[in-house]
Amino acid sequence: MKPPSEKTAGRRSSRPSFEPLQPHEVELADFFVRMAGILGVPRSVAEIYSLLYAASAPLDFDQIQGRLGMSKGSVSQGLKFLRDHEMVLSVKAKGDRRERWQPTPSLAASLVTLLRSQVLPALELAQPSLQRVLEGAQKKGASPEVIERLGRLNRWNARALELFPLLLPPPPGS
Amino acid sequence: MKPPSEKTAGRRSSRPSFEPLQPHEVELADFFVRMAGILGVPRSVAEIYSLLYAASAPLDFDQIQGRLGMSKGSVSQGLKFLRDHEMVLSVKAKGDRRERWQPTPSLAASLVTLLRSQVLPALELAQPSLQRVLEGAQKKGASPEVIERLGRLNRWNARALELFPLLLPPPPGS
DNA sequence: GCCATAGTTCAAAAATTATTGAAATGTCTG
DNA sequence: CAGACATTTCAATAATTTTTGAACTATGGC
Repeated sequence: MKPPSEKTAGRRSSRPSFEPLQPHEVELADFFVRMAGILGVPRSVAEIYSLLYAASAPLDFDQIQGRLGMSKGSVSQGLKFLRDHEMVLSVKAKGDRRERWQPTPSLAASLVTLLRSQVLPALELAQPSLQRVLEGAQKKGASPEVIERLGRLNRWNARALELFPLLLPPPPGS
Repeated sequence: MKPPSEKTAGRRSSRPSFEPLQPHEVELADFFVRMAGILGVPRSVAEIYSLLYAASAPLDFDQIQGRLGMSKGSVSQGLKFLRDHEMVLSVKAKGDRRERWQPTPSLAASLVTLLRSQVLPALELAQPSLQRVLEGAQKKGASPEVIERLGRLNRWNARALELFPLLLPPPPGS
């Protein structure tokens, strides 16, 4: 598999080197990085996803690391993030030790998973808290306007919490 | 400039001190800070909005600074952000020099403005870029699968760009 | 079991983003 | 229009987030 003499062409510190990114791959990465930014997803994660998205075949760990020129740690954490959000999946050819990664078929579904994981916990956490805030304000004798605002906020949150799962249903495997 | 003796009960460096936050105000701030975090809005901005949201009457600059214990710079920038996104508006009592701030009536509308400002520019920027990426991939003879993926991404972006203004129409004053 | 390979962990370093505050810039008011 | 007051600006600092890499763990093949 590997040339016995020179390992994987590995330079000094374990960072395999591969063909640098093509211009169109760079431009796609820019796109994904910007979009990811809006959702607070780190650059390295977006770059990995982008690379897989534009790849004609699944890529393994070393190929990802090599072509993006990033550290093992980042690749590992990035793939973990993408796995956790069901944005990539691995195929393993039989008799092959390493995993090879490709994007999940539906980007739409991936985004849903991502949004769910960010928004749902926040909504759930908020519910009892907002309740208490409203009570606190009432007890303190806040103005009717404030009471009205806080009540509206409560109802909104409740409705969002109830609607969200309908709009973005959880994937079967969770 | 600085109080030789003592002005608004100001401590050392020009920071007026006011009544500290009530428990329910703190809890509401936590909520807004968390939600803002999802959209990448800084804590200080969320705190200001939260304070105004729970306030029975509009607050002026010094009250905001004092009750939140933050710097003048942060209050100024925070209010600018909120103003720019039409999340607060100022009322000025006649014969009064300072502005007094309150949240815009509709939180929903505020969120729309915020989302627009984040997402629309990204979508617009992406359009020509994605076009080029697709062409680049075609020229490079990428696999049919990749071409299909990139084509889908293009159509998505175009559709989003076209739908977004319908879903979240720009406010009259812009 | 043992070695080699594949991937993970996590503390430290680097990069990014937010906040501060002192100086600058208005702008009302007398 | 002068001077006080309200707000903005922005370079410096602080806080936070991301990335790195070396040590560690896990797994498969012999």
